[in-house]
Amino acid sequence: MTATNGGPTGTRQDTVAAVVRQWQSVHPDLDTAPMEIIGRINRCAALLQQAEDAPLRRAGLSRPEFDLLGALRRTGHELTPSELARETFSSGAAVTKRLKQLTERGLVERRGDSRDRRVAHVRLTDTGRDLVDGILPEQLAYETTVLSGLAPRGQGELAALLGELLGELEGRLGALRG
Amino acid sequence: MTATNGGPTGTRQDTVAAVVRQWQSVHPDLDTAPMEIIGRINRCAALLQQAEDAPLRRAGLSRPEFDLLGALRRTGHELTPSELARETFSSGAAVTKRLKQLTERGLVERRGDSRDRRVAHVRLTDTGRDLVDGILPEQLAYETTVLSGLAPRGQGELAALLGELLGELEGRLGALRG
DNA sequence: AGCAAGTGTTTTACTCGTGAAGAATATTCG
DNA sequence: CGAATATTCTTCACGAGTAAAACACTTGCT
Repeated sequence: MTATNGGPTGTRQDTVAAVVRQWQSVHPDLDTAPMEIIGRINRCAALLQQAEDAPLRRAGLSRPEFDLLGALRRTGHELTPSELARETFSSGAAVTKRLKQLTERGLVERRGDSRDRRVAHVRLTDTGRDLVDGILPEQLAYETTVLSGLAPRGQGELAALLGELLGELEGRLGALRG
Repeated sequence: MTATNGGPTGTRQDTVAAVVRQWQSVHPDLDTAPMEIIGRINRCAALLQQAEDAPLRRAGLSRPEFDLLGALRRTGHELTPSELARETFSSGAAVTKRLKQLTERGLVERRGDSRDRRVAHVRLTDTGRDLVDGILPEQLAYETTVLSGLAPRGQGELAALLGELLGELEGRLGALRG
């Protein structure tokens, strides 16, 4: 087929490029540039999630569970369920369910607020903290391996560009609901 | 420190940067660089999905449904359910469910293979094709708007870097199952 | 031919997330 | 004060995805 890869620096073909090519041959008039970013971000996210979750699963945690524990670990103090929801970008209901599981497994503890009896305060148990601290280095090492196909220079540029895009998206997205 | 941004165009802060900063103050010894890429890709994917789906939802389609219809449109010919699964990166079971819905809505049709009665061939109806062709330009225009916070130059670089990463991931990920 | 193994698709049983309603408690203000 | 309103968290009903079993058919082997 069109496989002109195998170049010296080995620019492999990615599936999104093929999809975009197909669209262009069907609708040559359309500007398909956004697909090359958005399609790739989605596809990378899906693949990374699969890859990335491997070390987590060995510890019996899903990524959302790890994110919740991580939020408690990195802030260093107790958080209420609603703060956890904001911090992990998930719904309150999801946090409630995760907390139930994590509490049963002895990784987090809750206590009620003394002044306002609606709110709960959640903190890591010692076991929970040790689990996070044990997993995180493995996780980061694994992620480093996964990204190692990209030269360090490229990694820096990619992180910067994604940061710029994300900053814009987070700043603007509430406004754009069309 | 590294945080000497404040670039000429006014680099906004993104939430991932804040998270990484928290981790570094708790574990100064860890190399948190991978988070700046992987965390941002995940977060961008989540935000883009929310934003991006708006025009689709107006047409009563979810993104996976649109991807399925799009696969049929862009390849230009009938596909079997398993080809659709490969093409849209989802499980066979998910494709079966989506096909059921899309068939009921009159957007796709199926016919059995004459030689091998296990296989089905799925194609767009005229309505389905018109729907895709009607939505796609809107969708792309919307995506262009969403990305417009990034300068065209940056968009090109980002697409290229993501393409490079994705190529590596797709090439290598089957092998890395740790 | 006839049966074992393989392949394409659907069904089943389950998990997980979500939005909306509900329950408990705080706050505001006439 | 106390009724209306707001807030925090939980529960419920549901939709959507998955892996594995089931099903339907084909192919290959003897």
